[in-house]
Amino acid sequence: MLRNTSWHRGIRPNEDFPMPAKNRYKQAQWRSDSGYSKSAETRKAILRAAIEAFGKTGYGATTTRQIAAAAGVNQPAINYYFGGKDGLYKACTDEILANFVGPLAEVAQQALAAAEAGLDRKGAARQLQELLSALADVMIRSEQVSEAAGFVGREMREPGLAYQALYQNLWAPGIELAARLIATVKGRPDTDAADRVDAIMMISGIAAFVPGQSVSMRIMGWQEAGDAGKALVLTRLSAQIDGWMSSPK
Amino acid sequence: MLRNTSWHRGIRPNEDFPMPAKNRYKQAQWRSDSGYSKSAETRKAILRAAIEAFGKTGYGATTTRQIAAAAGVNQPAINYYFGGKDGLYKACTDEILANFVGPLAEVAQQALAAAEAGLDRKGAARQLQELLSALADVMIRSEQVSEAAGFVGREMREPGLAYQALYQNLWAPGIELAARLIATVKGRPDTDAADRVDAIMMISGIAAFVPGQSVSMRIMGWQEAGDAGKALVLTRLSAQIDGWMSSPK
DNA sequence: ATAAATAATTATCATATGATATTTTTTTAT
DNA sequence: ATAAAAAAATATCATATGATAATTATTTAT
Repeated sequence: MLRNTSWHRGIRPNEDFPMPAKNRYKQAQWRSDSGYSKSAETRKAILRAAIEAFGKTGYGATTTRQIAAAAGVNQPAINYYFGGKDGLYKACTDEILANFVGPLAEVAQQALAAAEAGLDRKGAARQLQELLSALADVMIRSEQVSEAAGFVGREMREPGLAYQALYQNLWAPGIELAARLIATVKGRPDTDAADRVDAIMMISGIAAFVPGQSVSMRIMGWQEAGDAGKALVLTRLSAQIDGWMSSPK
Repeated sequence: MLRNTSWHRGIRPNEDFPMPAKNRYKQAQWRSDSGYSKSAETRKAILRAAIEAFGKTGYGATTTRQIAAAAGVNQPAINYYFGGKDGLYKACTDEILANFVGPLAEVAQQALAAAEAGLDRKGAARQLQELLSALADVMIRSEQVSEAAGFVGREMREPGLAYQALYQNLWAPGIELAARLIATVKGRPDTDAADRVDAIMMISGIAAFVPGQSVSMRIMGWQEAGDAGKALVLTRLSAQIDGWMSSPK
């Protein structure tokens, strides 16, 4: 399918700035109170709506009309801003990597640096708890990011257009780091299969409590995960870490 | 939308009997070597293909044509046998409840009976390991059932037509039973929120290793979960159980 | 203030999808 | 062997979907 590239002009307005909510995601029409050119807001509104929708129902079952309606724009806007459904999905990936990795990168870097400098078991346990806490914070508490977590989790379960990028930049490094810390906590120099299984199970365990996962909420009798949920989940993980600490090996 | 109910005639041929594979799911055309009337085989073939497809891509993103092709039948066969896409989805639920609950029901009943008869901590630990082992067996090892696990997991994450039935008959009782055993292992008479969180995390942990979840396979460097994978996952869970045993409380 | 550029909207298209009607083939009953 | 019933296949329909073209509104630059 050939394309006259000319209409691709509007594809990348400038990004990154606050975006108040209105039509769920978009302000009233043609009002740019903020002084910014309108397009950037619209772009963000579409992105947020898309991340939520794709995360909930997946690429195939989500229609561009649904996203447009949720974002408060018309359906062709998606083509105008992102070149199509595919382009929008990839743009969601970039957005998530920017906003998701951000809060985690700091603590991950710190843990990694500490690990390379040589950690004792106790120190590794503390770093691991830091990491899991940051993860739970981002996945369970922050509403906006927990929607992103839904997107990421889905893509990891059923690989699609975003799989490669998310796996390489988020999932694999995250598991690797956790596994490495776990190995150190257990008193071994480098990671084995058991550590990786532990890492996967811990992170999957947190993922089971992102607010979108309504089953867990229902089982627990919670309306939303919130602080209490996060604390409880982390306590369980801490207990597991303590268990590794106390065993000799 | 009105329906002339007459064409519903063929909706429920007799069920339950072995089904050899061919066109992935269906035998060569018009051959009923087995002596059974052909329709039951076709029905099963469609069901198996549907469970796999729905489990992988979900209700909305799975087309009846895809299912028909995988089953080796033509597209209208789905309407003929199940009255439509909805009916097929519900039929998948019934099929799963029959074939999934089956292998688990026995060990679950046993655990439940033991729990009510009064278990000591050690006994509860053994029962819990039994239960988790059976679960891992069914979810990780058995190919056919692990496809069903994909279906169930998806439905729990994004409730649809099958949610109610699967939640009530599978998920909730499973978590409740596990939580109860966990409480006993910890030395308490009845379950609290922490036990339920532990139960959810354990079962989610197993679910992370069903063969469909290719990320985990990739991280572990496995081609398929198989026996080794199941054993490793169970070892990790056992370690956790041992941790609870050794703590006083 | 006006023209050019950008953003948003409406109208429409080709294709895919679930469903249905119709026809053909196979099986079963007599 | 033949007729009736059941199963399978083909053809087709109405609707939904992603995409595009054409039009209108708004903003920006002069």
